[in-house]
Order: sequence, then structure tokens, then C-alpha cells
Amino acid sequence: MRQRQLTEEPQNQDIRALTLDTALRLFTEKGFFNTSMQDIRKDADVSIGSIYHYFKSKESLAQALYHDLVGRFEKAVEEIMLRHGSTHDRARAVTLFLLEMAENSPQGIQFLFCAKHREFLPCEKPICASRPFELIRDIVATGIERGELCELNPVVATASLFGGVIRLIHLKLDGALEGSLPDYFDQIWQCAWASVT
Amino acid sequence: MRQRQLTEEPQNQDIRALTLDTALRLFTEKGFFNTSMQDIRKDADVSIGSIYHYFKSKESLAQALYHDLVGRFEKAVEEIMLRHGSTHDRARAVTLFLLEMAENSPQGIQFLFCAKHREFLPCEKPICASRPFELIRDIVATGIERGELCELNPVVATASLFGGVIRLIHLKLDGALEGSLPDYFDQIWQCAWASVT
DNA sequence: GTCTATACCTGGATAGAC
DNA sequence: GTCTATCCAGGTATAGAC
Repeated sequence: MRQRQLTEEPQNQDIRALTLDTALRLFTEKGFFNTSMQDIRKDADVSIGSIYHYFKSKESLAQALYHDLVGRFEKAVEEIMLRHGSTHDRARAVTLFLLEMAENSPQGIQFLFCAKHREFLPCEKPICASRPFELIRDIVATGIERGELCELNPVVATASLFGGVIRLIHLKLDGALEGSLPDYFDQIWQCAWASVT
Repeated sequence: MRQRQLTEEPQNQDIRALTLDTALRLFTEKGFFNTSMQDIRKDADVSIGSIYHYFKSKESLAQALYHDLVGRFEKAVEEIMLRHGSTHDRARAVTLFLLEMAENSPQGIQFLFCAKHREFLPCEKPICASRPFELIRDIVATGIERGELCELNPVVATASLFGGVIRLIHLKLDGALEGSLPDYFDQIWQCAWASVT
């Protein structure tokens, strides 16, 4: 894993990065299966040969994208756990992070939260079994143990605490919500916190 | 629309219904794009010719499925609105309905809530703009007007009230939740209601 | 109305020049 | 490392017999 990155990264990153950017945009706009390698080629203005030089298949391109995004999300959650101690502050920071990410890089969050990866990355675990989601469940489980949240099944508590924001993000991405997402932070966070205390 | 149904329905419904059932199963198991008409043909044990006799294309097959499911969901919400008057009872009944449907016909709910229809039904509105979802937002909006829910943006309130259940259903379908969904009804409903009052 | 055989085409991936 | 040209599998949809 880390080794693969080492052998790939010393190469010229321009085309690789450009391809990733373009693919993310097209995958989220039209979906993985509606996006052909030719579409990516055209939009990125590079050749098919170059793309296949950096990625051995369309699937591995999607996988690189996915791992990159999951990794960034994981890092963000880890930082939040270091910076904040109480369950309240941690969950609040995660909520804010999600809203800001959805506003600033909607494609990233759409690919992470709304795409059905299993359909084009059959070897991948479901997203909710990935590391960052585990960390979030840990935050909640710890909160229940410490008595900072009320006694609930941890999965139910997590769904309740973050289901609202995630749903709100879905609605925004589908065009059902006006205005900017972070504007709703106070409202949605207040609801979420009230639901588990 | 109604006319098309009239011309189609007098025919032998066995193959049509069998095709729809099989398609729903395969679409939810493997995804629309990973399911070929040949796959449906094999699993339903009918011929390609027969399928194309009832559905003019793969897309129209998916559309029939989708309209059927949206229609059933809409009818369920309408009945709930007739049977119950208060916002509390209405939202509670919708929550219970969702959990029971997810338990009894997981494929139906998965196709309705988790599939990305726009990718294979490009002319369809986003699911959250469909009639049953509008009805649910109406329930919430009315609740706010009547003072049965606290003053919130209606979309935020809806996300908060139903985001938890929807998230829980996602988690269950992804295998992240043990046990049967309706068992968690009390917990999740209590959280949801507390979040908006 | 149901079937088989097949036409047609898109799209992923490769070969090989530069 | 980057490109163009091309191969080939697989999938949708149709034609036409029964």
C-alpha cells in the first residue's frame, strides 16, 4: 500500500493529479458507469495512453480516488479527536467539518457519502465499515460509557447524532435546500445533540 | 400514463411480474449497471424476447420498478396522514412504516432510498423531490406552523426528524447493525422526536 | 406472445511508434 | 512518458420463426 505510493509518486504528478480531478468531477456529475475513459481523456485533455500509464484500469482510478478521500476524512476525524476531549465537542466538530466539506468540496463528499462504491469497487468494504466511520462510532461509544450521552445502542446513537447532518447534506446535493450548508450548523447541531442527551 | 397502464395490464402478467421481481432483486444486489438483461433473463427463466415484449428497454424496466415503489410509498404516507392528525403521531407512524418496510422488503427500500436513480433514469426528479417526500415535508411544515415542533427551517427539521431512521436503515442494509430493525423503533423514535421539540 | 439467433455498437484496455 | 490506432468482449436491442 505505502509501497505502491512510493513507486508511483516520484513520477510526474501533473497528469496523474489532473486525471484524478477530472475523474472525480465526472464520476460525481454523471456517475462511474456513465463516464467513459474517453470522457475523462477529453475533459482532462490528455491521452488514453497517459491515463493508463498512471492507472492500470478504470477501477483502479476510482480506487485511488476513494482511498485518497477516505484517508483525508480519517485524518480529519483523528485531528478532531486529538483537539477535543469531550464527546460534545468532538461530535460538534465532526458535524461542522462535514458541513464545511460539503460546501467547499461537494464532489469529494458526494463521492464519499453518496456513491455506491461497492458497485464499481467490489472488493471494498462498505463505507460505514471504513476507518473514519469506526472512529466516529468510537467517539459515540465512549460518550455513552462516560455518561455524556444517554444509554442507547451505540449504532442507534451514532445514527441519531449524525443522521440529521448526513441527510441535510444529501438534500443540499439534490438541490432541496437553499442557501449555504454551514448556515444551518447551529440548527442541525442543536437538534442532533438534543436527540441523544 | 394511466393510459399506458391500461394497454399493458390486460396482458398476461406472469412474465411481466416475474421480470420485475427478478430485476429488483438483481438491481439491488449487483446494481443496475452490473446487471445485464441476460442476467435477468437467466434468473427469471424467461427469454429476452419476452422481456422486451413487456418493456421497451432496460431503462423502462427500471422506471416501471421505480414508479411502482414510489407509488406504494406515497399511498402509505397518504394513509398515515388520514389515519393520524397530530404531527407526533404522523411522524411516528412514518418512522415505523420505514423500519417495517426495510425489514420486510429490504430490496424495495434499498431501491427507493439507496439507489442513485438519476444515473440510470436521467429524466427522473431526485427522489427527495418526489411526491411522498413532499408529503413528509408537509407534515413537518404543518407541525411547525401549529407549534407542535419547535421553530426550525422545515427542511432542517425534516432532516433531523427522519435522518436518524434513514441512516439506521442504511447501516442495517450495509450490515453494520445487528438484529431486526423494528426492534430499534422505540430508541430511534425517542431520539428523533426529542431532536425537534 | 414467446422464443432463438444475431446485428450493432460502445467502451475498456493494449500495442507499439515516437 | 506520451501519444494514436486498434482490438475485442460484452451488452442492448432487433429480426423473424413458431
